[in-house]
Amino acid sequence: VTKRPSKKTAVEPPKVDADELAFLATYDASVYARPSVAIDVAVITASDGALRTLVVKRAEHPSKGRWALPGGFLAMDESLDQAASRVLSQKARLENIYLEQLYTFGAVARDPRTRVISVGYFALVNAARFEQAVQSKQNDSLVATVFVPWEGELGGIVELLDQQGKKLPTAFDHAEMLGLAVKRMRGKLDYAPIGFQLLGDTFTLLELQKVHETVLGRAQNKDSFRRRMLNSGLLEATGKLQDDVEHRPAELYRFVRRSAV
Amino acid sequence: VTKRPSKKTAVEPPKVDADELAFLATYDASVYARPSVAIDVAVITASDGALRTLVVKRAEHPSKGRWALPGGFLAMDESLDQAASRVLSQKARLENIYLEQLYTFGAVARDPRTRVISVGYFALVNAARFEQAVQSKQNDSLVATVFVPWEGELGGIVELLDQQGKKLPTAFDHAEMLGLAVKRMRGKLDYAPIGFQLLGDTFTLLELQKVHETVLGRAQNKDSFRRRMLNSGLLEATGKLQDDVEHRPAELYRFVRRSAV
DNA sequence: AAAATAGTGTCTATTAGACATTATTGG
DNA sequence: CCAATAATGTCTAATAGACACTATTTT
Repeated sequence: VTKRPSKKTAVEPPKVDADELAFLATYDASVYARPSVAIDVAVITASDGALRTLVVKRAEHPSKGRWALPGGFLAMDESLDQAASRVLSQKARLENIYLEQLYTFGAVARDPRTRVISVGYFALVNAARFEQAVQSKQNDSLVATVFVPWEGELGGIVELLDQQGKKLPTAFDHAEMLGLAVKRMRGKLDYAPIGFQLLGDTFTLLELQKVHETVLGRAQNKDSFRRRMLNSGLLEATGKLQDDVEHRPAELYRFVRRSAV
Repeated sequence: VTKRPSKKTAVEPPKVDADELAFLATYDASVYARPSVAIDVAVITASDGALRTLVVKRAEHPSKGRWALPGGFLAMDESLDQAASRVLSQKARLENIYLEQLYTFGAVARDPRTRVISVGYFALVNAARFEQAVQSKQNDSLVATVFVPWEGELGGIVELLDQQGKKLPTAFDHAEMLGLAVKRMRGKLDYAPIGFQLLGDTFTLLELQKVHETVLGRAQNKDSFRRRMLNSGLLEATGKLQDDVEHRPAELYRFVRRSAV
């Protein structure tokens, strides 16, 4: 490998000064004009073989009438994580559920009113708690089905469907945000304990498999799925069995935090 | 994390109104008090078996005298990605290199002057271009070796060392930011074509292996590494050989974008 | 008994790691 | 020839997928 850096170029311009000036110019500008910082949270659950999320109908422009993720503006006395928790609590009536920062969206014209940077989060909750929280939802919000039109971790936008399977128009870049959340979930599912976040305290191996299949968007081999999960060290048998099924009841398992990787 | 807005009484208040009020309060606050949005870029290269990065000595408080990642404030007319490119260009004299958004840091007191949200990026560049860019660096900046005190994808902060191996004090949360960059790189290395970003246009399989070992922090099996890389479809043999080595020259390969996953 | 799912055992294909062997260059 | 690394071939261990079979519950 030949690497011969041509050390002595002819004339070096005074780079330090140029840099300083550029920096100061930018710094001053930022002092007088700061963007708004918003937080948007994709609350995701899995039920009946589909991912679902809570969306709110926008009452005002921009994106008036379109469906947006629950969100809000960052207050000066709260961290980003705290703001996401607050949004989750205020807009979705959910507390203490899995919450992870996703990506920060900052296209110049993503909100035509003013410059808005949005820090996207996603939250995972099991179907029962999601249903319960959504019971008291306002009539401007809706549970939408997340349709993922791409396979694997290809990525891209998703579509939101109402209960009749009709496509819902999405606000801002929130279809992209949700797509990124799905992509992230698919990527982490095999090595991080996030599938459990979509289930209750105890669950059967088949229920866990269904959740994985819903997130991944494809069927899983039953035998090797069982083996992988049981060998992962993340599951603990409770010794209890299902009691409300009309066939042989399966054993219930519990998620246990593993000590180390 | 429990933040009940305790608006009115213990009896369930009208939820819509409470929500609206809370939202409007937050919105109004944000109109009058907005955080500054900064961009910090970890420029990373691999050479001599170690990861290296460019850091700048802070001339002013806060973190005066400590070493910070190149950064700047977001301007109103540029996207986050554009701002990161600009910082890369202005502070590191690098253009058109791999750049990826990492994470957004928003602890309330991370900058004692004022509320600052920082969107962290990392950039990857091969050793030759890094060296060349760093030739013209200002005397308040430095190439530091990144020491990763944890294994695998455990994560955590890293340490920055000068050429004598002495630990450098780091500014703000930048040691955490760099740690996250390393963790991200380790996680993506096996399935995303990012190792190539640390190499020149052509490279031998051994050079590629060294880069992977440097990023991962552990040795790779030579045989299976070759097989994996050659089967990945990401490499194309150039037919050319090394010409400045004192042993059998290895074939040079080139990175090719794969059509689909 | 029939239906339905739970759970186990085994075979095979694939892949990674280990190791040996041959090939090719410069000194 | 020797030293050094490139490149290939083969054996083994681990793992995922496929399939068959047995087990247990309700109707």
